Amino acid sequence: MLTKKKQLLFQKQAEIAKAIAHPLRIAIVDFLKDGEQCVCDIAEYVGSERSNVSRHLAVMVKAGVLECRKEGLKVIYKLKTPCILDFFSCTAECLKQQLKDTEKLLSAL
Amino acid sequence: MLTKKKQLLFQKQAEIAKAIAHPLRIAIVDFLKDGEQCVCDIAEYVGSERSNVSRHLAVMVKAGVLECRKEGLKVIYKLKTPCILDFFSCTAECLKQQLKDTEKLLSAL
DNA sequence: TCATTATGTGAGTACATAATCACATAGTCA
DNA sequence: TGACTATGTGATTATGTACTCACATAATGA
Repeated sequence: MLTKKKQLLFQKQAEIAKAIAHPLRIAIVDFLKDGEQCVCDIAEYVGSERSNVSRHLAVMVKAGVLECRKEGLKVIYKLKTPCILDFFSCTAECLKQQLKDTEKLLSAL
Repeated sequence: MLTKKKQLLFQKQAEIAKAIAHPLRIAIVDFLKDGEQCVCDIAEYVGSERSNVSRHLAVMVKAGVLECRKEGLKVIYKLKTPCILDFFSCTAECLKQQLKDTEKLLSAL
């Protein structure tokens, strides 16, 4: 049976997972892997309204995935825990596996 | 600007992230890290209704995180892409980092 | 001070998700 | 066959999330 301690840990982990579980937020993380960026450049890159992007960024900051600092008028965001990028290689493996499964199915025709 | 190809990739990646972005589903993945299990044992471990657990399992199978096979009356689930466990060490790092930040704040009092 | 620019936020709407209950399905064994 | 067990699914309800628009805030520089 699940301990209270573990339940709390899983809760926290789920929050971090939720923070990146959105196409736009994945795009943002991918954009930031090469260095920090301001909101306006992020918004232009992902092709969405600034207010919307701002909200997504706030979610990721709250979860501890990103951090930000002010620089004049701009607010600059960057990855706080770059290990989050490792997740991408895992998803790549998942997708490759799915492709293999589909190939197997097709070859059985 | 985001290419169509990348948008599709990010969509797929977000689906995988979503599939584990829930405390109960994290608990299930954690439970399965030591080996395959049937629905009834999973349900008992996480302490939720079987029908609910069944639905969560279906979501993770659809995303390619888990796979299952029938064995008599039981359906046995296991991790399909164990690299998903790497995500856990990253969340641990995120949480440690958050702890450090809080300590810093407190020491400034 | 005023206009401008970058960012964040409140409110409303639309949509997605989770949990529950009752029921359906499928396999097992007497 | 009929009772039993494990699992999955339809319908419903409650809750959470994403997006948009209008507006608020904050920093800059003429």
